[in-house]
Amino acid sequence: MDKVEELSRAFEQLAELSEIKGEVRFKVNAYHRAAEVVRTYGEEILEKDDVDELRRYPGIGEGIAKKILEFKRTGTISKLEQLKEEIPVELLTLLQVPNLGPKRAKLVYEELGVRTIEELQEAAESHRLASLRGLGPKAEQNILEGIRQLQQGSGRLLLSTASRLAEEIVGLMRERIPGLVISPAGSLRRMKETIGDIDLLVSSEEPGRVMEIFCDLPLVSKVLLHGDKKSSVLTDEGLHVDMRVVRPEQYGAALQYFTGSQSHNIRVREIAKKKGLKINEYGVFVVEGDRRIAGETEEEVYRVLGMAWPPPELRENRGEVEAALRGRLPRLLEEGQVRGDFHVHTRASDGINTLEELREAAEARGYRFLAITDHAASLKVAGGLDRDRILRQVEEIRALNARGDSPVILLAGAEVNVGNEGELDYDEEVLSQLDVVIASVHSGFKQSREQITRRILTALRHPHVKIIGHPTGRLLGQRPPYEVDLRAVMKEAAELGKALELNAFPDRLDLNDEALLEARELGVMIAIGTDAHRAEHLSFMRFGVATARRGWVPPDLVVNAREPEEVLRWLWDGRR
DNA sequence: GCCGTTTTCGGCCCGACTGTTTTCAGTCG
Repeated sequence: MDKVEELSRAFEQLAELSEIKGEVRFKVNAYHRAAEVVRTYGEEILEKDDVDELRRYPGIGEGIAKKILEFKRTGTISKLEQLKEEIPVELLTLLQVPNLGPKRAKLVYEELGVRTIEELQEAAESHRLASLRGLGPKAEQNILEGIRQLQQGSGRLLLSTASRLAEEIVGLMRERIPGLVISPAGSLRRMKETIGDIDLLVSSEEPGRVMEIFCDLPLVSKVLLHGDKKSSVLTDEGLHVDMRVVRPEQYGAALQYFTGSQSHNIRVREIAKKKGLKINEYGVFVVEGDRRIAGETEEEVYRVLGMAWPPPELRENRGEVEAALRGRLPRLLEEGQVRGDFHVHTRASDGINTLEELREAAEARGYRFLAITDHAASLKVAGGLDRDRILRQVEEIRALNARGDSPVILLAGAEVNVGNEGELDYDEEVLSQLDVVIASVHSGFKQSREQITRRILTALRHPHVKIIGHPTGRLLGQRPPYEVDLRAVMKEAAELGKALELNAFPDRLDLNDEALLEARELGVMIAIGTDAHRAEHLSFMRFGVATARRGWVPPDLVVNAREPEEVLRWLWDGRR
């Protein structure tokens, strides 16, 4: 775990332990906020050396600034260590159980000595929970249900999976209620890389009927809540889906509220409050007299607060609130600006389509270029191309382009492996014929931070390499990122005018949004590649674009938004 | 613990749903 992650987790633990201890809510919130600020501005914050500089960040005051400096100095925070002595840290795992929060965690620990989820389950099964003050048989059952959900709950869904499921439910609802106004909200609308539960918002005059239909859908296996305004179900695959229904004139306010993020909403409501307004999911109201002044559209809700409309992908309380207030929201990449894809495999290595099939698919998407980047020879598992085969492929590509019958220019390329010393697996003669060389780490994931960073820097400095592929190597839910000093890689890339990949394959999304925020700050160019292994995968571009937007990346840093001539100039610059 | 063209003290987002309540606490998002 890197330092940023560690510090952010430390504040998270500080918040949770304080909450169990019974500290005032506001202090707990302040720690949560600090954890979030650290996650957002991590590296930058860790470079700061004095309290006053740190206090410029929103939500960091004297107390938290001193704790950050203490962490830098000693690797820990004494206040946290102290709390850990008072409250067993295992109790934090209890908070993961749905329907059991800090109050009940404290109660079961103090009254029954319960510290672990196993002990909690035993206590519930032997009906010792129901005897506690404020708990009864239902609460006991709900906690057991929570434990069950936690154990079988596959955790978070990939964005792509959640999108597909949401579309399926929307389809089923519209079959039953033609013309139904229904939209994804929550983290799905914000396009987070993983989704905890699917949130859907409906506009209707007949909430009762909508909820009946929703709770009766064939894929629903258990109804967790069933109200007129809010219902919550588990699907047969154990996925959690929430639905809210509001009246049409409330739709904008509800969409704003239900899209979140929670901390974005808190900030927005604070602003409303200072203006003598109140925001809830039904509208914006003047507190005096309870007069409603907005709510039909989201734009209207933000406008009456003096804010520009922040795109959902930005709503994470990472500075977008301030930017929207000043009317200085960043220009963001849009899918329509994308002229091509930098990372595609054919059947020559481990993909399934031919050059022509892929070119057709690119044409259908309105692209102007498509980089063909099969694996190089040393990646045997992926059927990597040896010297002869890659040279033949280059010829084929040149011949296809020469036919001049497509608006899409194919770029001859390869995804080459970065060896243990940063060496590449094609020789100069091959590399010098390729338009695009992506260098990726596919081995030695367990090496030290120093070694991996050195390998990547060496590859990055190679004259023929213009892009570092999936720079952290993580696979969501399967493999953590390897240890690499990303900031050093970013600085070097910015210096050399080279790009880091934003790999848009749904399991990767690498660089992620947080790294992209940093890359943008440093002015690093970004090349989005879908890592497509079949033609349909080209549509993963939407997840890449969404992730770039979440990282505030402006279109002029994204190489995909350039015309092919300009892309080629960049690719060949400094190589001959 | 943070924060301030209303305040350096006294505020701090807002509501739905559930269960155990005799008027509301806990959890969730």
